[in-house]
Amino acid sequence: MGRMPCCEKVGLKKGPWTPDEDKKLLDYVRKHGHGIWRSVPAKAGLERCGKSCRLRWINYLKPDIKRGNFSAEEEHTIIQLHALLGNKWSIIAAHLPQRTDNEIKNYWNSNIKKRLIRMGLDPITHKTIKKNTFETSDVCYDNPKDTINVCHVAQWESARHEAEVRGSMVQAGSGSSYFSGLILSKIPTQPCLSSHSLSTENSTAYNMYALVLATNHDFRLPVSTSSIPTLPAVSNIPQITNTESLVSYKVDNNDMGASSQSETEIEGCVSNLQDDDIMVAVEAFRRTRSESMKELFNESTSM
DNA sequence: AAGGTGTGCAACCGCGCATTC
DNA sequence: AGAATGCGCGGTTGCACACCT
Repeated sequence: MGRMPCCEKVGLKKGPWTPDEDKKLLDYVRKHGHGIWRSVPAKAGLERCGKSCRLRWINYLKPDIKRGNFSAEEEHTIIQLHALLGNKWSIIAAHLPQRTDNEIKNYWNSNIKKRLIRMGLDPITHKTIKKNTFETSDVCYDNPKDTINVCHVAQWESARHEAEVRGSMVQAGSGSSYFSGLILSKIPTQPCLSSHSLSTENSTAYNMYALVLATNHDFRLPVSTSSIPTLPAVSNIPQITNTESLVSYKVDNNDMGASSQSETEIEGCVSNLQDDDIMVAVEAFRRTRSESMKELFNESTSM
């Protein structure tokens, strides 16, 4: 049995919306809210599909939508997030206040994508394109240095998946994505080789744990302070030490933001982190989370 | 001036997921 | 449990306009 159509399409208008239609939809939603979109057209006196009404509202009529040219900062954010998440336009849009996924997608396809190609970068992988073959140049095992790079690319992919999951969580959550945006905005578009010592990595990983906890909007999800390794504070990077109190504060107050003092502390810490620090931290976070999952899995199978 | 081509973007379509019954 | 339903997402289409020949 096939899927039922979203609405009775016979006699319904398609194509560009007229100012009159916009007014009808706007007036109706302002007065009654959209409710079930399927029923909106009849109630608002529109000969449109409910889906079409929803799209029109989300992309154009919603009062808090910013239209017009993208700023350099917005463009930079889009490129960074696309490198991390791929074509997850809705998640990217969640990090750009007042911009819609459709608008970002269009801007990417008509503008940024072409510019990346002109610059010799693959718009999908964000890697350089081989001049003669147009193949991406990420696999070359002859040189040990290249092997390290390949390994780093794989780590980057893992980190990207982690970010994607986090992005979904942010989207599913009900609150602000401010801190997540702050972290994501610090993650470079390309993996880079790091010369950090293990001690620095440990410390930065700890910071990342704290930041992830601080940005985790739903503490029922499997990220807990118990999974934070005990690590020595041996870095010039300041360490967030009051994660527990931060978490309890947020839970107790059922609030998306921590105390203003904690906010300042986190924001300052994130701002001070360098790209290499973030890379190392994301990888350390991924590795330890993976180990935690293995432990959990072993526990559950041995029961 | 007219036809062809390229570009930007609003809107549509189909699918997957979540929820409801 | 599974069918029906609604919503949201990403890919694609098609139109209007600008630019080129």
